[in-house]
Amino acid sequence: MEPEQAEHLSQLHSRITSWFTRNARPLPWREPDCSPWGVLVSEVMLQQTPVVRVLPVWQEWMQRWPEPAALAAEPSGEAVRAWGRLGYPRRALRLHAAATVIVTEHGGLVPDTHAALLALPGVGDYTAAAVAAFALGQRETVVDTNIRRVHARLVTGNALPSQSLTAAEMRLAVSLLPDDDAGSVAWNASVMELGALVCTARNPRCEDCPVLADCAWVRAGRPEPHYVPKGQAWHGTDRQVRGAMMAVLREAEGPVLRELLLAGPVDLAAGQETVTTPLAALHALSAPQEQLERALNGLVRDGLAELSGDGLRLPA
DNA sequence: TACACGTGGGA
DNA sequence: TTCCCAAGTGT
Repeated sequence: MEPEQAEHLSQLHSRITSWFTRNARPLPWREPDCSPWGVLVSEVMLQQTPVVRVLPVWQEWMQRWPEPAALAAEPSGEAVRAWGRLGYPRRALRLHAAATVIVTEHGGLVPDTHAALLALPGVGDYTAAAVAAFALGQRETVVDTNIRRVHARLVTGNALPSQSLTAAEMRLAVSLLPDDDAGSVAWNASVMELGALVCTARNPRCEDCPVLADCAWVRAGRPEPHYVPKGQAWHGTDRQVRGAMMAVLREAEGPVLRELLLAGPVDLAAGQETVTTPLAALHALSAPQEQLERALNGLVRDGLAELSGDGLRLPA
């Protein structure tokens, strides 16, 4: 690298990490006394899920299951129930499975290498890197949606990163990473936070950006994205039905009769149900019988629920 | 590679 | 009101 480039990179590092020290949110999993297990749980919960929704659930989990062994000792259904409404409940199942692997194969301690972390259920490339960096202080190339967006704007000059992670993006992230462990950890956390608080997907707060003067996207006149992000369908999907069924199972004490879950819309005029209960909400979807059965079978197939007699319940 | 997979709050 | 999207993973 040319001396000039090295100097420029060093300035980006100090500007962004300095901004972080002044503006970072005080999150409990960033505290020095937070265990690797606490960091792992936070990272899985934060997958596709905003910080504000994770906070209370994470606190509950740490209180109830301060170590992997405590979680592994319980039925997976308890993890799913305690997951609440965070969404993507299979993450709870995988976290429970990860705790089991940690106990059986790692002596109850969260593994301390990227490769071993990556082998855990529910831990992909991002989460393995994040835990190695943030919990273990290791030099890792952490690439999440925030970091990708900051890189896309600051360096590449695009409004948004490509739709899928490219080799070029990875090379760029590697080239920007500070050489030392501590510096790289601070950089990863800082760029991620910058993306979350300032360099946001919609309405970025460029006035508050510590590297506004260096931003290739701003310099280019803030051009529009190269593509139109395609939104996820929701209304009428299997996911909507599965979600409604899971809500019923979470609040139920015991098994819920299949006929109740598979029933068509009830006669609301009869006054037996209001849309305030999960079961009423499920019925209110008026999903076709075929879709209800497909959703139920999917939950069982995925291990989120199990048949018990003539009913369905969270895994015991 | 593309798609399935939950949820709720802000614009 | 509708749409967007938030610290991705597994198949």
